[in-house]
Amino acid sequence: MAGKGRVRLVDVAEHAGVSMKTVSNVVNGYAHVQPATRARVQAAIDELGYRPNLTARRLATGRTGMIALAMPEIDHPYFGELARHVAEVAATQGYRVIIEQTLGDEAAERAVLRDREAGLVDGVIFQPMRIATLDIARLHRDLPLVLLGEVEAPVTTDHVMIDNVQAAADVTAHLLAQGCTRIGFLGMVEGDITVTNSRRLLGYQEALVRAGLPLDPRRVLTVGGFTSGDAAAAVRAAIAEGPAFDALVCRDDRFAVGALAALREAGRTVPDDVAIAGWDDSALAQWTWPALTSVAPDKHELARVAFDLLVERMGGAQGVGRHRVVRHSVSVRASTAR
Amino acid sequence: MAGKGRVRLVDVAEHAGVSMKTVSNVVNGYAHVQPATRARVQAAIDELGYRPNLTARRLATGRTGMIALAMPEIDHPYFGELARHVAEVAATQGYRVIIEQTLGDEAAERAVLRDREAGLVDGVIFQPMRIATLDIARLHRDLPLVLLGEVEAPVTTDHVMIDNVQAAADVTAHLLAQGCTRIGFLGMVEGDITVTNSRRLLGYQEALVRAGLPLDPRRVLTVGGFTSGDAAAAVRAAIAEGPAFDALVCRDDRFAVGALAALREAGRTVPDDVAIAGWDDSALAQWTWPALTSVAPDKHELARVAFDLLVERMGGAQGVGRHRVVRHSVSVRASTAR
DNA sequence: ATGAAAGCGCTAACAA
DNA sequence: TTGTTAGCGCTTTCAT
Repeated sequence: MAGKGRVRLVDVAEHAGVSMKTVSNVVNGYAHVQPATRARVQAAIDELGYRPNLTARRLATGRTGMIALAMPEIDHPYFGELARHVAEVAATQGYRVIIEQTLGDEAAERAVLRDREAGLVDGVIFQPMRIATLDIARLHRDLPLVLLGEVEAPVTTDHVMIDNVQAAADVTAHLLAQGCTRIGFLGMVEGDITVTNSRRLLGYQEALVRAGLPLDPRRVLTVGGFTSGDAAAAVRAAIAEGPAFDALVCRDDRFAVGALAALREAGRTVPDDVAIAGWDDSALAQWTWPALTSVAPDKHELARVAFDLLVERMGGAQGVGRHRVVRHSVSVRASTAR
Repeated sequence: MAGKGRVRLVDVAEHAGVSMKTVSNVVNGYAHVQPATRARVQAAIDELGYRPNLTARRLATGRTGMIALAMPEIDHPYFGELARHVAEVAATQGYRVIIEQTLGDEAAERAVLRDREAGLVDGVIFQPMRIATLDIARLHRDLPLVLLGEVEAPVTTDHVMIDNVQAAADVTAHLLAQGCTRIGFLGMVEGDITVTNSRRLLGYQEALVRAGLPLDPRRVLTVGGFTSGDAAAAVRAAIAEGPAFDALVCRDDRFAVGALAALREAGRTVPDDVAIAGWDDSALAQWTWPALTSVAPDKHELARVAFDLLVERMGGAQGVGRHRVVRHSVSVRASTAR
């Protein structure tokens, strides 16, 4: 029962008959240590089972070697995959990732930017949902920060996104190419203050206009929440009372999955009666029935670029905010194949 | 450009004209402080924008207020949901959770138990996949640890699980009640050394025997990996060459989803030709077509019990390992409704 | 109720 | 190449 962290650097030093500095040199792989000394120290380390106390090291160096990844939900397919990529990218440079779940709670989002990260992490990658960008500028002080997702970022803050307008236009154009003419948008979310939705809606509208098609506002469905069930309810309501549509551009794959279920219930066939396109290209997209066409952000690239920007900030870079756009594609599957 | 953590306790003390101790008392909500003093200190804190340095606090107190949750994959639906529950439960007691992804890598799993956690977290909740239980006993030293999942835990280590034998028997019995008689098991995974699979297989077999049905080893499918695609391939192969089956008990929902796709491809109807039951009752289960019957571990309870055990260990409890079994149920949906 | 000072375990100048 | 020592910012006895 040695007790966690019981063996200290000084214990090893005594045991090996050298100074703390020498032990520290060995532990940190400093080159200029006599082989004999190194061996003796290493033996003492092994014998005593020494592990450096990371907290103490942090206090001394001012570095934690950790970054925080803050996002709305850890169990959302997209965010889960993104987290995996960020963790992998960060690991290549020796960083660990703390995942912080905000659950779309504004207080939690503020906390991300304030005291909670004080000295805990060296930087933060943050996908906000509720917090306004001006608040971000005001709150984030000097904590290195990179924003994810399409926010109206203040100029002092880096951020990484895909071109949501273009991507929405791309997927809508794909639907048009399949012969769809009454394309709906699912959907605007009540209470969602991010510009993500409006950007996607804009791209969808641009593609329609470009094709010479009318914009029917009744084909833009409003959804009461962020779950598949909320989306299904919206589609059910639209079927009951709304105008006919022969395709739906969905805000994300979870909405698309809800749409598939609602259409099936109503006896509509996908893609023949209604083509369905999702967004995120999450792992589940290829296993729905029919398999889901989906906008595919390059998640790995998103993670890599965000981390690289953050590393620069953590290294002290002080310039204005950089805005990086990462490429996307449309993964075409059966749900839109006519 | 105040610099992160630039304002220190001593700065606040000076500004307010009191000692560090008094500021510390205010920051930590110590009761015996004169209201006037408290107000003055609080004003200084607000004015200077002071945030306590958590690393320094940790070094002084020896507590980090964080626990690690180590599991194979963060983007697996089950683990994502579990992580969410653990984070929620931990937050109620002021703990934060670091999520550690092992990707089923043995070295990563060893690291979880060793130096990586030195001083980083107060305890670890760990779902191992590759590491043998004896190694766990040898490596974990004095780090408070709770194991998740059905491992042959050494007596010194706490662990929490559901009764996999019983759950497999339950879902198999449900299938029998639906009139299925040629029930298969999908599947044994090559290279999986955990006992999870064998426990589930055992429950499946027990239920068949209890019903007086023969055990046909050819109905136990072997899968080459952990993805839906691997499962789909196994089902395809079984359809091509294996014996007929009218139901499949699947190792998890991802396997079940792969089975649905493979059966559809082959022109088999679910549930009429083949009933499908998954495992984990993840969010996607209700959105597949047909909706998936699935074994439902009580994930919240799993998280709660694991965290409670861990809290006791972090408080210094030294007894032998406790083994806790959490309740499960079977969420019945269309994929088994005949 | 508040202050003074000794650590917590490590790193990093600065010396030797 | 190795040793000495002064911090890192906080908590926490022990005084007052």
